Amino acid sequence: MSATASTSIPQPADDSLASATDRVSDAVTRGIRAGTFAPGQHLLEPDLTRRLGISRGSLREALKHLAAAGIVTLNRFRGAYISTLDHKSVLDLLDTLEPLARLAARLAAQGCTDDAARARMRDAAAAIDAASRSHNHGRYLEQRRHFYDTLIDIGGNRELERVIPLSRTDLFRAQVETVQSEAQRRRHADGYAKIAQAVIEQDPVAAERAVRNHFAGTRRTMNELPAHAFPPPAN
Amino acid sequence: MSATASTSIPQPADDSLASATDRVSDAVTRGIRAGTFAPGQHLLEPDLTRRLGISRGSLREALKHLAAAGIVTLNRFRGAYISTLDHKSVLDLLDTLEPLARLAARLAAQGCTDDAARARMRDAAAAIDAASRSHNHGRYLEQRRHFYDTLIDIGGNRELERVIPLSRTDLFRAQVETVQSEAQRRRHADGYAKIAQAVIEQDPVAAERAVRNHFAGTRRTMNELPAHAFPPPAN
DNA sequence: TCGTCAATATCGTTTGACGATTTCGTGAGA
DNA sequence: TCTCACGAAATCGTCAAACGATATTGACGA
Repeated sequence: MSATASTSIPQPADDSLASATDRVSDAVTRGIRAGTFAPGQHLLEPDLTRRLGISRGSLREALKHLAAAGIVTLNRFRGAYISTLDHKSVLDLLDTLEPLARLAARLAAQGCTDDAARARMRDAAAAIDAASRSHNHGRYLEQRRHFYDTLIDIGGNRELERVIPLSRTDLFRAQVETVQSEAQRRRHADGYAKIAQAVIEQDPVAAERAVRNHFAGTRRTMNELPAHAFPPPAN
Repeated sequence: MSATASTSIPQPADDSLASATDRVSDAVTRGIRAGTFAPGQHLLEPDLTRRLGISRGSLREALKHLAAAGIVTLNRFRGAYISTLDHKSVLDLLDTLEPLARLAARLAAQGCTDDAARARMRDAAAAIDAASRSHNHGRYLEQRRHFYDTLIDIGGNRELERVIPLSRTDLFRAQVETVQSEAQRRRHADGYAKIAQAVIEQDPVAAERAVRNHFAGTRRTMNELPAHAFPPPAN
């Protein structure tokens, strides 16, 4: 599995506005959601520098950043790989993400006091539902990320934004998205709708309960998945 | 406030075992706990490269890593600064850290099933108590970090280890450590003792309750602190 | 067939350089 | 004397080239 196998790297809308390293990080995380970067894929420095049009130093800064976030794994003298999550790592990740998502939902429900916030929440929920029905994996993962971003932004806790491992969850989603059943996909999308509803109704308790139910569903899906969705060794 | 003002940078025990960038990250985080790097301090690239004996490229990689963790703040064309936390950031940080600490304590209590784990927990609690009584800020913060590391390690959730913002909390601790009263210091140290006791007794519910009480005490301390402990602008 | 060894590929790090931007001191003018 | 414009210095963001260290690969011989 080599980086030369993938075809095109999605380009962000704002070209060259951010720094070079930010552009790389953005390209990789978007590529993971879009499927152009698959978990386990080997990232070759000379290849990426050519395709992204940046120097090796900037690329290495970006890889260091991504490694800190758990998106890529750096093996000394063996290169960078898109991280893969085994079964236990996913369960650990869900255990870690759930309380943070509950906090995000509770804060959003408490802070959803104006029409603008309610409209944003409603739009995010509608977009994730539409993306789910479109059967476009990349679009769904992009809207899922947007949903969480909206939730966190309305809640107003900037530390949460820094800590919550959304990019790492994108990795997990990218791994399981292709092997999920349609019923599992619907259940997952509905979970976000219920969270949004509770937030819009400014009911923190219901919002937390919706998150708990959502994660229970995700864990159920995990147990229903075939074993080959998770690599035994790695990392 | 310039980096040239501080005197010596603490050296890790394992010299040059890790990569150059890891050595920098380690030196900065230890320096924050030890007090040689103060929040708000300006980090000058030429100065640090000389004192740490590494190249500018490696230093920049490390700064990027630290910026991702929220330890330093990078201002384009204006340099790197040790991050400062204003009052709201600290409250946000506590809200984010608390559910993760509760998870860590609960998992540790569930996983503290052998004598070795109990001994480690007991040692960590004893060390943090001894450090508290020694009135050595740096030693206390180092043992506090060790306590959390032990808790997380016994729990066995590696995602938690990646996500929990301990280094950023070190920043907060370094800011308030000098303005705390003795009673507040004792209350804080006792909190860890209670958590350790619940973990050793393998009582997950009590462990979570101990964490909740511990954070309640920290928030109380926050409200009792003078306003000048937190910079109004910054970041 | 299997183990050893050299060639290749790739990474980790350093050094030097150039342009861009901020900061700060200096001097002219009111 | 004070204010403001201007230029030099400082610093950062990025790139390019190079060297040593290590892992991987494939050929070669037992």
